Amino acid sequence: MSASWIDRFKGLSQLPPDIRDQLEAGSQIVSVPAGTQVFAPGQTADNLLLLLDGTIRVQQKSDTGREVFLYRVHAGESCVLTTACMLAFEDYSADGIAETDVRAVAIPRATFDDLVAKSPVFRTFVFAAYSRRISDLFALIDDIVFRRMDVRLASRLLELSDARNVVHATHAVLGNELGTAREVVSRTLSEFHRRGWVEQSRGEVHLTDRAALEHLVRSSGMHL
Amino acid sequence: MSASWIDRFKGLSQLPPDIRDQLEAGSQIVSVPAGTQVFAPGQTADNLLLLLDGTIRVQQKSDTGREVFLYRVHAGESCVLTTACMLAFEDYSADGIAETDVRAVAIPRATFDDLVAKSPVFRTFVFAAYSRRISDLFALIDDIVFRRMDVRLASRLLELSDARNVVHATHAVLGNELGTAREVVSRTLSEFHRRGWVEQSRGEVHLTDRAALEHLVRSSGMHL
DNA sequence: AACCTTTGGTGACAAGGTCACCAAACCCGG
DNA sequence: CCGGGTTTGGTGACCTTGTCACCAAAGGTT
Repeated sequence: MSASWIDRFKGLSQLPPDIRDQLEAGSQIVSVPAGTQVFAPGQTADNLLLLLDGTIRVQQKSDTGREVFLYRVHAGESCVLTTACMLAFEDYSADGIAETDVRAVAIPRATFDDLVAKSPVFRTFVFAAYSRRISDLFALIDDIVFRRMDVRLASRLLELSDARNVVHATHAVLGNELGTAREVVSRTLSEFHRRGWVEQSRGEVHLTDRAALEHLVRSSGMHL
Repeated sequence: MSASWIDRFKGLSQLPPDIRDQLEAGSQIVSVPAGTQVFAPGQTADNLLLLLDGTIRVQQKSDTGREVFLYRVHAGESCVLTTACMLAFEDYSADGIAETDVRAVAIPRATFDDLVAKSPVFRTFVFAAYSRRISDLFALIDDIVFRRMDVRLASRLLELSDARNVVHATHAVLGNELGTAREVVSRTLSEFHRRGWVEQSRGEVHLTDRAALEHLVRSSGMHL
């Protein structure tokens, strides 16, 4: 534990010593179990979270009751979009749920505001994080509007697969991630199976031909 | 011209005198004709624009060559999302085009950065603007994923109609705004016409029954 | 008037979302 | 190990939307 958590965040490692101290003193490491709602609409965000371990899933509840997956925050990233609402005292319209057990640094509003004022490096860190998230949102919109479901599913499967090329997710979960219906996922996966690209079993998908999936993704405009 | 432009922006009117002076001195009023590309991907944003008159349309060019409409910046609002890239020195992936002749205040990066550091009021202004834009993006995603085209079209027609209940836009333009095909707009408008809600003529749509359109929008989840 | 461009209309089809319903796999208490 | 409930996945019918190919009408230009 000799190395500070600060060095886990690329943009922060250049902070001058006094700011580092203030950041460490003015923040606190928190742990939350999987499934916890980290922030929710109608609830003012009081902390900026910097993820040390685990992932947080950010989604929006639709007026119609359903949910859209927006993005996922990984270790080393931050829930920076909530800060807009921290400082503007507005409600955040999306909710965040810990997908796994999560360890994170919580920076309270006062500390955050103070650091943004004092430190150009911190400011750049914050705005860079914004920039990345917003680009992600743009890419998401692009995806939804223009890319075919099979391509998006293939892409997501590749992204979610573990070292053994297995994706642990039900069809319903995958549908939810892509903002589509479970039936569509089932049908598309059947098609992938027919082509010999995947094997299926309850609650998981085994990718038997990553190359083919990658080719499908690549063959129609690229996105990670 | 006795009143400063600053008072046209709600969040800025409370700025303390010294900051006001700095803001006025460190920025500049610019005019650009309709059709100008105000910012583009691959081009670093050097100024934050605060719109005094006119509108700017922000869209993203897809990998596949097509365009998605993202949002529109009106007088009294700012192109704040570009600032993320200003400070982070990253490229912005969307492009902005002046839809009308535009007058705007251009705040250069240095001034912007300085003001964010010095003034809590300015900081709040910036983050509030962020918050609003991001909420809009979330709402857009929600719309695209869950709402029917007829509802979205009705909603957009109401939004774009002038004092005489006329929308000046071709089907192609409307399709582009909604991220759908011209044909779909044509078909849907025919249906609206059949129901007696609109009259059509080349390049414009006359809303003859706003109430009916509003009812359609209201009847399936609301969004302005 | 002859021609071109822009705009809008249409039919056929493919992709995707919705609904209703069923079947297989799994889970758990007894 | 059995039996019932729950979760997960599969399927067909149907509707909406996106795509393609093409045409027709309106406007503008020379």
